Amino acid sequence: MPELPEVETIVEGLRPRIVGRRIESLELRRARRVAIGDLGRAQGRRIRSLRRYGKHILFELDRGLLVVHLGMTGQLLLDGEIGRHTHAIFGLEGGRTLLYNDARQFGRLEWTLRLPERLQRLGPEPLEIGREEFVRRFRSRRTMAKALLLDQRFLRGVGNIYADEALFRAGVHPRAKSERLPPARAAALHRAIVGVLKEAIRLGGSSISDYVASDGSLGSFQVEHRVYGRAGEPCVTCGSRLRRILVASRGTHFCPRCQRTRQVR
DNA sequence: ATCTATTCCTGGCTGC
DNA sequence: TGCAGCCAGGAATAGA
Repeated sequence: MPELPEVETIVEGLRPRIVGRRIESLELRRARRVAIGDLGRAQGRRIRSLRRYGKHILFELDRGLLVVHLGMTGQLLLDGEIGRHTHAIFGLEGGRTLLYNDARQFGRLEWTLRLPERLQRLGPEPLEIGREEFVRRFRSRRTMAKALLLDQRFLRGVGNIYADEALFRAGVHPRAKSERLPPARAAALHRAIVGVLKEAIRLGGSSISDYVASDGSLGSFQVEHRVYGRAGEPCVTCGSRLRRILVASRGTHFCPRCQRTRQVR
């Protein structure tokens, strides 16, 4: 599941290879669910720049914007092989091909004139927000810590893996009430988020499920996961049996001993 | 404002 | 080996 580090890896890999080129052709196959609106208007446009916006990828064109969200299993592959889950084929100037693959079709491709309203409403970038502002915003909400980290209007880019990993590293219980978390602990959470995201970016993201970079290569941060996907295994810090619970209807992995900051209502 | 359940979809897993 | 049944999960949405 591509989150901020995976999307960052894709964008950085793609940028030097596609910026400046024109989208000469666009072929959609079984893309009914994945393609939103008039995606065909991206055809003929030149890619001016490429950037990440939370978990979204923004292709800034000479007219309009191509917005890509990879959902759970979306892939953007440069010069990859067309397969049964290929939904869009962008033929680029110079002969390169950019494919959009998506097995579960939770991803979306959209052409818009400007940044959609719903994207403008998303929260700040986790790597840009300052610690004090993070603490203030976190403690001004009244919800569970995990739910807040997953809320893209609070922060854009953190998903299930990095939320669990950051909460573990900060010693915060996923069900801790945001408004009751002591400021020092909220600051530790901010530090943990920044640390875990940066480390994951350095390792090219986490390759579980279908994630690959734009050249098909795998990330390696999955070997650094301390709680995500490790329910039943011993905690790397204290040896306790890691647990998996549901928080905000999301599978949530944590150490019941190391993450005890849960606040009583 | 916050919370839960539901929907989309298919590969991968379990159990027989 | 095959097959039915179940499940995860990002984000939008409905309803409480």
